[in-house]
Amino acid sequence: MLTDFQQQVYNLAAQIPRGKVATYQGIAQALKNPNASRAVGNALNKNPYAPQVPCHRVIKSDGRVGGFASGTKKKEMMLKKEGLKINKGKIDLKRYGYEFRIKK
DNA sequence: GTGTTGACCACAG
DNA sequence: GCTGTGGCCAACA
Repeated sequence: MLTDFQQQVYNLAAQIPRGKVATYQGIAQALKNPNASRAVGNALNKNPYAPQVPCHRVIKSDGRVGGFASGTKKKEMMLKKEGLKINKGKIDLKRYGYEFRIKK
């Protein structure tokens, strides 16, 4: 059984289109908790929806991948395969930064 | 209910 | 550029 908060996180993460990336903060904002970036990461870390939820498309606000259960290196590689371009371990949020639908 | 941990963020030095 | 500190939130023991 999962909590609502986590469900929201997974739901939003699953909406990230291929070739784009979202930040923990962005998800937190979508959840109306702009400072809950930590909680968002916590939720994705458990990630029971592993293959469904592209947690590798969720990164830190710095553009870094942040963390990954299988290793950040793998995450970067996956993103590269998705068509993204990583610059020295960083991702161009200006290009691939996906914005969630804040407000309805 | 309290304390610790965590895939974070921002600021100060 | 890096480290330290404070803050935020949620999950877990």
